Formats: sequence, C-alpha cells, structure tokens
Amino acid sequence: MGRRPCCSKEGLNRGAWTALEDRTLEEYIQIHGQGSWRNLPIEAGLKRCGKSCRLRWLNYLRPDIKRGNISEEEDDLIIRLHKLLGNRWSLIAGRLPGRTDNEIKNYWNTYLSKKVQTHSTSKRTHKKSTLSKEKRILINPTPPVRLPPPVLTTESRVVRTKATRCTKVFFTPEEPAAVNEFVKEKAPESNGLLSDFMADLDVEGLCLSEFLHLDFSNQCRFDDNNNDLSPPLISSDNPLLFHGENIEQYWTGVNCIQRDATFNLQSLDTFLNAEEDW
DNA sequence: AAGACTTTCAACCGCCCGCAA
DNA sequence: GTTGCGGGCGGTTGAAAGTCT
Repeated sequence: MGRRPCCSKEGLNRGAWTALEDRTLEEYIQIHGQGSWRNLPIEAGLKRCGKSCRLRWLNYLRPDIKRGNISEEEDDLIIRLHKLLGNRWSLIAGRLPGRTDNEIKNYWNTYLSKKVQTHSTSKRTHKKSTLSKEKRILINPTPPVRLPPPVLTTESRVVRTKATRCTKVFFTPEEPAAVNEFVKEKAPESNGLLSDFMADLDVEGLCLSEFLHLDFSNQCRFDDNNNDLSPPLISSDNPLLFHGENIEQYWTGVNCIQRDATFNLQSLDTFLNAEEDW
C-alpha cells in the first residue's frame, strides 16, 4: 500500500518562489496562523505543495529569522553542538535563536565541516583556522541584518534569496553589554566574551536532555515583564543570553530539577569537551 | 573576455514519528 | 493493535553566482 503523496504535484509551481507567492503566503499566515500545511496552499490560493509552503515560511519568511552574519560565537556553538548531537540540525538550530536547521546544515556542509577537518589535522588554536575565511559569505560578528523584504516591483518576478558573496570579512569586536554583565557576574574569571560564557555554562545537576530540548527560539520573544512560567531564558535583544535565575525558575517550575537543588552555572564547555573522553 | 570550474544555498524528496480514529 | 495522516527532519539536488585560468 503506497503512501499518499503530500500533494498531487500536478499543476503546482516548483522551484524558486516569486515575490507574489511570498506575499500571499505571508499574508495568509499573518491572518490565519501557521499549521494545516496541506490545506494552506488551497485556502491561500497558492499553487504550491503544502510542504513547500512550510519550508518557505520556516526557512525564509518567518519574521524572527536571522540570515547570514553567523558570528564566531555561533560558529563555536555549532561546532560544539554538532560534536555532541551529530547531524541533528533541528536540535542544533533550536539552540541558535533565529537560525534555521537548513541554514545551519548548509553552513556546516560548506564551511564548518572543512574548518573542523582542518582543525583536527592541525591542532586547534584560539584563532580561526587557516581555511580561507575570506571566502565565507556574509559572516561577521556584527549584529545580524535582516535582508530587506523582496522588492515587489514585478509581481511575478522570482525572488533570488541567495546571498551575494563578499570577499572581505569585517570583524567588529563588539558584544551586547547585557551579555557581558551577566557573564561577568556568573563567570568573573572570564573576560566577558560570549564564547567564554558558553565555556562557563554548566548543566551539572540539571537535566541535559531538558536543556537540549528547550525551544530557545520561542524564548526570544520573552517579555521580561511577564512573570509566568514560560521559560524566560533568552531576551530578544540578546538571543544567546541565558538568565540564570530564570532558568532556575523554569526548570524548577517544570520539575526538571528539585526546587532546592543547588543551581550552578559553571561550564557546558567542560561537558562538551568531556564528550571526547566518553 | 570568456569558458570552465567551484561554491553556495534554496528547494525538493522521501523517510520517520506522533497522534487520532 | 492497526492504519492513515500531518508535520518534521536530514540528505540531496541543481541553478545561480563567484572564481580561476
């Protein structure tokens, strides 16, 4: 018994999305919300497979998406998480708010895997690998810039979402002040770099699986004035910022850990590095 | 200048899983 | 317990853009 295809595929558009299709999908989801992907194209009047709509929304149109400008810290985090989780891109992406599994997968395949290979042959140093970073696309640690919405001058025009290459890379060593605040507080021995913060986040005594399965992307929308128990881990301004007290509140709230359990933020890095010894 | 080659990444494909009937 | 459906995931493809010769 064959599986019913997700859609007939007959008479459906394929390939690159046009500006008009993007707008139609965006408007539909703004009104009706996402979900029911199979019916969505019919109801929205799109000649697309439901899966295609879902993919387009999740990987490109979603408003909270970050594209390009993958920072050094994110690089490092992806490598560490990949070491821990393997090719579980959605899980890795879940730890990088605003990043999609597809983007991380592509980024890994085109750049990070080579970088890691290079590092494994020549011992890792603090500086980036000798691999020509100049060839990387849109990668610098400056605040991510959303690509402007597609220009809708011609309704049927195909939107080329491909990022253009740049051969120069600019490093702007600035970090969100709040991150440094928190890092200094929790890890005074570090100099405040986010990478060091990651090196000082410990899950000892906590449920790592819970940690890994938390949907951080949702937390980006957390409003600090909101005191409910929705996990208030990350602020929208500083997506990688973990609020220790809030983590404790959440985890104790969901009974992941005992309320009186000692809560220490020490070193996730230690854990990730310890993986080598497993 | 132009053709060949390489790189990038959006989009597609097919499998898997959870859930409801 | 079984079946079918919807959604999600990871692997792969191929067109476009960049680089090299």
